[in-house]
Amino acid sequence: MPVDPALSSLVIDRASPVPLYFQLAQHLEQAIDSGRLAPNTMLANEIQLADQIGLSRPTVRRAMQYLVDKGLLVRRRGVGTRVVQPRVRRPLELTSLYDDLAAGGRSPQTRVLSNTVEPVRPDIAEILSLPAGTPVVSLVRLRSADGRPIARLTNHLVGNLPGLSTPALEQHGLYALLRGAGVILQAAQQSIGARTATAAEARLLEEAKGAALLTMNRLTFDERGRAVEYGTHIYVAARHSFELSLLTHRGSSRPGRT
Amino acid sequence: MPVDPALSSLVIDRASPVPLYFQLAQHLEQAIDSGRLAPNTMLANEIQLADQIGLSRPTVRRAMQYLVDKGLLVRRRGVGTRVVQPRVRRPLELTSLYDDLAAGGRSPQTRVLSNTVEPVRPDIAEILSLPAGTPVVSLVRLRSADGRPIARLTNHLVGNLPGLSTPALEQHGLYALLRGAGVILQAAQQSIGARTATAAEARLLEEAKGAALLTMNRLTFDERGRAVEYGTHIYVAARHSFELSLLTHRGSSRPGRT
DNA sequence: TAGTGGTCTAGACCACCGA
DNA sequence: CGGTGGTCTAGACCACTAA
Repeated sequence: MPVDPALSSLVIDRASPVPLYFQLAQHLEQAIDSGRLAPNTMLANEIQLADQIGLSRPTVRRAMQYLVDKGLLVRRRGVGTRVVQPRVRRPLELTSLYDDLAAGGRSPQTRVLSNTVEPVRPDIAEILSLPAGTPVVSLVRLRSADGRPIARLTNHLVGNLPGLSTPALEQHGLYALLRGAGVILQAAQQSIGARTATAAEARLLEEAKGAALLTMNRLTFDERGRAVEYGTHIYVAARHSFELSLLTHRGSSRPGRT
Repeated sequence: MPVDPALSSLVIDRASPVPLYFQLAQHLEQAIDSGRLAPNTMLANEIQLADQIGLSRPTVRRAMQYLVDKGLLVRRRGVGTRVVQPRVRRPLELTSLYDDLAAGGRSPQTRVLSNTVEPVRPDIAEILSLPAGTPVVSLVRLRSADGRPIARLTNHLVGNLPGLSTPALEQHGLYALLRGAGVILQAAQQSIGARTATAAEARLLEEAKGAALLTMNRLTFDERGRAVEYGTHIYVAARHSFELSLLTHRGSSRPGRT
């Protein structure tokens, strides 16, 4: 029974506000990312692990379940827990294009083309479940990376949101600003499609007329289930795609098909 | 503190192989779906609930956490648990075009254009982590709905899979056949992009040359984390889009500011 | 058969929220 | 302040897997 070397440096800080299971999970995740825990490695069983670390079994289980949900571990009853084959890590739940680009080291830039407060358009009012005529913030931004346009982002935002100044929007992603304003994003519905570029869109995005565009519409909800934001975005298909990692839901839901 | 009427009919069967927390979760989910638990309803607190039902608090918590993950409940410390606003229910983890179309009443049809077993192509071998020359099943299917082509589906499958006869493939979705063959799909990685149609693709899909296509590549894994299938698909953008429901990952509720 | 993860219990203390 | 959910513990029994 090898003592996992990846755990040798683990110290749980019981005084920290960070939950113990989360400290363990982060430590394991880092060990996997760094390669100290190689793919296909078998972990020690829960009892031993709990004993080594000085945590109870339920706490260790919670950390492992978190990593299973995240797709880093695979567990089989009667067998054990193994590190999963490494794949491109793309959690991608509620992401922002800005953050994705920044994380990829691609130095994103934003130009605000329009930033107004106006009575909501009827079609948007219906989508956001707002009374007709409610004022909303309407934004149009051009997102570039490495000096080339990638996307035109159009957003409609509910409520009186401070901090959405044009300079701020050119420095940060919209979702980061919303979080800074105390808005908690909880869920979203997206629709991804495609079409060809009009002449005006092609000009803006420095593409040829008729070039392929990815379209993405996203309706975002806060923690109380209220619609917060609706966006209709177009992306230059030659320079952007959407990456998704999907897990079969734990519990009942059937594995998928195609 | 009203006793939730939705729980009046709840009987937990301790002899059942179905976990107790899951029995409770399903009961609550059904109550929410049927409207007996209306949106915004406040549930009794965990202790009372556990007491009423005759379960321990951790078990009740597990059922509730399951429904929170599923987006049906929202919990706030110091406040309580509420039923979330109803949204379009679209779990959509590992979805199947065939099932989506069938569920929409659109009578999907499949024509198998090619169904062969051959040594794997080098590029596919790398993606599937297979030794060079391993035989794989290669499929090309044309999926139509309402008499019009929607997508060309190209798949490469690992292993000796019985039941993938051309007639079977024209009657059922691929994932349904895999499940029938005992394959357990556990996770997938997808990439969604767009491009314009070549002349041959346009002819096959009954579109104009240069029409917008959605592209989707999907790598699917079984419950042991082994790559099982790789698909490269193209969809007529005018007739298909991808719908996604996203939830903020539970783990992101970690302490500390963003 | 021995060992694994899956489930369940009955406590406990704490951080946060609203009145 | 009282009440809520968030976390944690130390046991227990069971179902499944592999040898």
